[in-house]
Amino acid sequence: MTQKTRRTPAGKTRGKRVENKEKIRQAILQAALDLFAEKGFHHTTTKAISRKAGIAEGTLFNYFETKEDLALYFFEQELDEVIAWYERDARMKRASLAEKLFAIIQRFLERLAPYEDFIGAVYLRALAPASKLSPWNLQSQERNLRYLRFIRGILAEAEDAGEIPRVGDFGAYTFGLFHLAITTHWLRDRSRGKEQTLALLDRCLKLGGHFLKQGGWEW
Amino acid sequence: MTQKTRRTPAGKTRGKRVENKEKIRQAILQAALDLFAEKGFHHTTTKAISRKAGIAEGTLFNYFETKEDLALYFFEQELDEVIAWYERDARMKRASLAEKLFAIIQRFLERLAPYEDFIGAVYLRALAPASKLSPWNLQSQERNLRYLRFIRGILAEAEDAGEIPRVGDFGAYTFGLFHLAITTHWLRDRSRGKEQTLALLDRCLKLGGHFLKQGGWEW
DNA sequence: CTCAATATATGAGTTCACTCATCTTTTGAT
DNA sequence: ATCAAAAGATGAGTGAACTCATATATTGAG
Repeated sequence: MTQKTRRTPAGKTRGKRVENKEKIRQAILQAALDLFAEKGFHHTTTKAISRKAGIAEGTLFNYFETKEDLALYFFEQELDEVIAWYERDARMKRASLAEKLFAIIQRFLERLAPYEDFIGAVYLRALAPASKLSPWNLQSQERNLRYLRFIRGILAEAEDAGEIPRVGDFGAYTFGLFHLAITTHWLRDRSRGKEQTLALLDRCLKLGGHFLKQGGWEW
Repeated sequence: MTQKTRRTPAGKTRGKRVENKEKIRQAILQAALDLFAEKGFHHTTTKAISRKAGIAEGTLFNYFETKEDLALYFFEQELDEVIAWYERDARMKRASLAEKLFAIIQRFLERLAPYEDFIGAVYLRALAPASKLSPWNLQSQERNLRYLRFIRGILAEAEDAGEIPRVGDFGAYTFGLFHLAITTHWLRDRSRGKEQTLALLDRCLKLGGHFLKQGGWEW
């Protein structure tokens, strides 16, 4: 008799467990982000996150290994958002490479703005997860790879269009480091509207484009 | 009657206080660094540091606001060391700009190597201290300025010698970001002897030199 | 030298991230 | 429908960074 939990709508074999798990995961993430944005990373306790998410404090750690992990999943989401936004925007397809890259970094910075406080606490580590000891090494690798593939794709288009010489994976990686550097600058930037960072970004990308057009890559 | 504590050897007005304070500060720093190198940053407790330094745990926090602060003073020392090493080394005076810069970054990496574990925890933050909330903002500014002046000086020599065009403060700052990026790469580098990082460093500097010689800076 | 003012040291206490033994729910086989 | 086993939730407990009220040491004035 197959009249049991087996017959979930979508045909999934497992019922309540899987469904509930995802629901809780999202609830935690949402609660955490709300609180981070409201009170900042350091002033948000895991107890408060759990309470807001409607679970016990211990449960939180069944879903995320550390409080910082929560922040990393946040970046996971941001990356998805930026990629989706890029794919969606038709104008992007026609823009020059420098314009595309400028827009991507700018979009990241815009999205991060409300969380500036806690980004200092984790963002750089997220992009540069270090030692073997680090508990979130693997997750982070995965996101980094996704990011690099995304950039790689954009560069490849420009390569194919003859806009720039072949820069390959090295090009994507270098851009990643550049992105990191810009974010660093952005964090310290006290100018109105972070205009200084945007100016630097613009300047660097033009410089880079100028350089690549000279065929300076292989020397 | 001036037969009091007034007559310290060097003619300092304040006696025991100042002297003792510096002694304790150094003891703490030394104890902390020994333990960090031995057990890593995370596995070193402030209690252990205090014990090794021969003071109460509370006292430690009279000298350094946080455990991370300790790490920042560590970088303070490293910066001094690298600057002193550079000044001392006569060969450096005659080297090309690219060689000088390569040597400087390499020296930094060499010095940091024993502390790799805890660098992931604080180094990036140290170079990129962010929000107004950050307690060590000021200290860090100070160190950063010292670093930038050091680099600025080296670039100025090359400018004066006509080796490169005028790159000014912007050049020094850009190099700082580059240094950060390289350190990031270094932290993740799993190759033997971190040779990958050294190759990247070499490649980037040659690239940069090649670029500057083309007069590409102003476009 | 004495003493009040000031600077510093102390460690018990607090807070918070994270753990773990125990209890509860879900599952799928019968 | 029952039930044993697996998955998951729970919150009291633990350890470590950091605080703070109190005790101690140093100083300089009289």
